[in-house]
Amino acid sequence: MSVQKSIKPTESELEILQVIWEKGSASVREVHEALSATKDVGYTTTLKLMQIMHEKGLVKRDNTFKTHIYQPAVTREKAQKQLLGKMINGLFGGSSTQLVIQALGSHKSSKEELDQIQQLLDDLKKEA
Amino acid sequence: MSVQKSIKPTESELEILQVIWEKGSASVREVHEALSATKDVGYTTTLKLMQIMHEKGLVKRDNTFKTHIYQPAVTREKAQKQLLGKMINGLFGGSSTQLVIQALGSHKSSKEELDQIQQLLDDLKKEA
DNA sequence: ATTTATTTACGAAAAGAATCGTATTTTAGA
DNA sequence: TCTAAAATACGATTCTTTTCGTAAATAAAT
Repeated sequence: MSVQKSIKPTESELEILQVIWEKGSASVREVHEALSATKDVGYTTTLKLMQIMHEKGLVKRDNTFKTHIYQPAVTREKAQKQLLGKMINGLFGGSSTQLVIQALGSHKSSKEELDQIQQLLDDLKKEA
Repeated sequence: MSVQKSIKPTESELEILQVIWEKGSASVREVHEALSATKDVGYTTTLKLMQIMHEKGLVKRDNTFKTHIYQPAVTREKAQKQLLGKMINGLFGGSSTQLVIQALGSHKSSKEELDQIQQLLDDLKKEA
């Protein structure tokens, strides 16, 4: 197994990845449209960012057509895992449990969500 | 209740806070010593960073003596909460449950930890 | 008291991110 | 074909973060 190249999207890049993950694939315009909903940003800014992301290998690009279509080159799960690990080490003294507790405590979850977690917890207990 | 001023330590600032939280309080030299263990950085760089952090109000400072002593002005918990929230929104589509699941799944916890989480989960269920 | 070591202050450069204007390319429609 | 609209390319600017050199202040040691 090769050593995992560590990805490190910036804040803005993460916002963009967010949209692309959501849609599966997207053009600059689509991404820009989505971003515009919540923040004020110019079209070319989004474009430039996405070009940079392409250079960095964060996204793939199909330029068969006039309008380029972008796809994630990194899975959401991988990004989550990576950043989560970093956060656990950097802020929670290496304890994922601490993180879980903090996360659960500082945000009320619905019954459904609690059940879902309970389910997972049961599974983990069985394994142990 | 006043509106919470959102703290936003940078990556480097977080490393420093880390050390100060750990020790409770620390001089620039102590912090620098700690950082040097894992990365290559100049003393004045650490100093400058800590001065900036002081300006920003991230740390408090006792300059009664020649060697200034720094203390956190923000609790670790608060920083955790804040960054966690950001991560939940930025990477987990706003679902803390998703984050919990990912965190639990990608790292095996001890029985004690699982029990601890179960405890918390029971409490949350009662409230609901 | 003088020298030496330690520390802080400060400015400025280097590096990294984000922003946008303008020019060029491409395509679709008139 | 010509024109207009939509898209990309790219340089330049601004803003933030990180880095460090140099000078001044302070304290300790000789």
